[in-house]
Amino acid sequence: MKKQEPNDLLETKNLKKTSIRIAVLDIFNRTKIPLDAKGLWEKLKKEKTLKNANEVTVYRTLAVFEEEGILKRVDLRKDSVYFELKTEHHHHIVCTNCDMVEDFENLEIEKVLGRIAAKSSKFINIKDHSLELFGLCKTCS
Amino acid sequence: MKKQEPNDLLETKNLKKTSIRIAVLDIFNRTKIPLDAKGLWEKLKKEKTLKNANEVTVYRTLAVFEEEGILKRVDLRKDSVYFELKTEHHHHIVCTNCDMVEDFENLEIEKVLGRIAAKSSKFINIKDHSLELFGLCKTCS
DNA sequence: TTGCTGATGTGAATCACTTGCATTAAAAAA
DNA sequence: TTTTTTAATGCAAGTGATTCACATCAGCAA
Repeated sequence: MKKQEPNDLLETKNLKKTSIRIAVLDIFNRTKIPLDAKGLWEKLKKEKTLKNANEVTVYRTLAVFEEEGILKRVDLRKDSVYFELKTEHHHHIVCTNCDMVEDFENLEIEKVLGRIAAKSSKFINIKDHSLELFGLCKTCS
Repeated sequence: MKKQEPNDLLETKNLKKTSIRIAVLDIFNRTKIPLDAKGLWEKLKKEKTLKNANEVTVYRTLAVFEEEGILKRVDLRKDSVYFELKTEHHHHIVCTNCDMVEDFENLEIEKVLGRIAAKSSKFINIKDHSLELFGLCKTCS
């Protein structure tokens, strides 16, 4: 996906350019780690014009952005669902103690997964995968 | 982990051999796909002597079995947490339409992940990973 | 500027999961 | 076998994340 300005992106997807949506895109662009509804809501409320933004709207915005392929879900083994921009494909290493997240990408893995997908006897249409490593970061070890 | 009879397994772990626990182990041994609390509970209640088994007990049994390393958590992008027996290490291909699950294992992936873990600058203690492929099975395509 | 329609706010509901406490049933001791 | 100990279970209620129903509001097109 080509990097686009928030305005262009929303227009492309036929979504109304509301202040909340623009702010959400902006937050995800600036924040490099995955966010859940609560974390996003907290950041939103710091914007002066969005102090009263509603939690439900946050959930709805996340849902819409996921459907539109702007955000994707990340499985971090937490109680809430985390999202990040669906830009370059990458994976995560998650500290199970402090929740720190490191990104990585690896071409070799993608190749092997491609071969596995091709070899499956029950699937002909594999679209996506999730791969996360879990452990303790240097600080928490 | 060597395959053990339910009784031996519970004994090894110093867990009391209750009818519910024995039934849960049996269900997981027979059911080849991951189960969540609700799915397990439904199967449990079909056993004549366990019609009144309590949902809370199911959650507690899952928690204990996970702590003891009998079960492990599987990230299936669902709203509830799924578990399966912690036998040989493997991964899943999940149909996002009908929830059908195919297992696979791949040594090459494990090797690459080992190298990635070794290469990380922020982690020195990576313990675990989750890898799932998502798509549509032949029937749902 | 107006009107249409999608987006948002509010309150309550739902869903997955957890907790506290009284009761029961395995396993150990007598 | 009976008694005792203690872990396991059932029940009721609680919590936190997410969703729903519905009234109001704000983009955007006409």
